[in-house]
Amino acid sequence: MDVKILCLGVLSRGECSGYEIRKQFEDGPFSHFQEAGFGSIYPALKKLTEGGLVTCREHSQDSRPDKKVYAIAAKGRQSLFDAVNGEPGADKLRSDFMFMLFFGDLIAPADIDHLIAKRIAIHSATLARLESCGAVMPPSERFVLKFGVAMHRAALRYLEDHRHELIGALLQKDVAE
Amino acid sequence: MDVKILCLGVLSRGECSGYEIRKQFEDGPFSHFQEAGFGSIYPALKKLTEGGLVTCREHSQDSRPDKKVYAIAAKGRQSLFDAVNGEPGADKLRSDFMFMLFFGDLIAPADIDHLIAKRIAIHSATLARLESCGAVMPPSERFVLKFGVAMHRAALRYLEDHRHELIGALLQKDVAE
DNA sequence: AAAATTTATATCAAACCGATATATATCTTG
DNA sequence: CAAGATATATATCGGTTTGATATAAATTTT
Repeated sequence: MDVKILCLGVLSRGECSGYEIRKQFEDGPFSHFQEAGFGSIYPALKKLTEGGLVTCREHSQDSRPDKKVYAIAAKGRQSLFDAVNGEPGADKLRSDFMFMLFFGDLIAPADIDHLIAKRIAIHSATLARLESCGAVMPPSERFVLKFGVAMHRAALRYLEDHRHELIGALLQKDVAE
Repeated sequence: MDVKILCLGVLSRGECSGYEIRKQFEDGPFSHFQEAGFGSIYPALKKLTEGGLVTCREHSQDSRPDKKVYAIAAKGRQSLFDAVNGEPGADKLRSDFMFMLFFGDLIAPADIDHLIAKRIAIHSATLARLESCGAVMPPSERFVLKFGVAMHRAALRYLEDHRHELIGALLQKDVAE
């Protein structure tokens, strides 16, 4: 599931520019389970255009770089279909937060507490954003959205429930030394 | 938090070879929140050795490639300390599974059901593995481990609770058309 | 009026991923 | 017991991705 397929997915829901595609990975409906930046989106769109999977119209705007609007083509629809009907690769998670906490013995307890507080704020904000999507949507999309909500809620609950337990244990250890 | 830092983290807990480092990302205590393969570990160890952050002893084994055992050096310990006391980057998640489900309209309901069933099996297996770590460990490590357990349990529960709801909605839609 | 943010595309070095190559030991199964 | 599969062990390489940087103007905020 490379960035080319991700772009086809976005474009299957309506034509847009590279900039707008990136926004959908930052804020939009894909933001909680996929990532993609300019550095991978623009090359992907170039290759998709060359391969005839998408078409590109240039809206020449006066006094601004031309806006290139991409639309999915039949060949692109087929590629997307094949991809979503294939075998999914394993989820890939890389969490700096968990890595840092794992080595919590190297961090001052007050800093750990601060780290967790910030992480709680991040999950709360994401949760608020996901829950504010009141729009009517197909069952599949709603399922994925609510999956995201459930995961962020679980993270939030765990952090809130175990935060003081961890800090307490770390402080006690410091006293013992 | 690049692969060099990840390797330092593993080596801070005891010296080992590149192969053994990779195993720790596959099965071991890092597997549920970080990834790294040979293609990034070996170059990282090379750079770490060149920079004096780790040292390397070659155990020449007869009739097998020499086993290179790496150990963290003082300079490496300092780098790890700096990294875990810095600002954490945002979690990076890429989920083929959720991407495919998002486009569930392109998949036969029976296949979606199968997809979810397999995903439930994966979460169950991961959960069993994480929960079987009965060893005594520092509070920080236990916190991270239990965080992983909580997340996989939440995923499992969501999938089990909403699976039939989704399939039902998709089948009803097919009938309507 | 100045500063910051948003719209918009593009490139580039460095890092990373996945596949492949090589070689032997050990474990499993017919 | 022999064949096949899996585990041990390192390494490379092409292609992809990341993160930073460059450019430029309109719009919004201070």
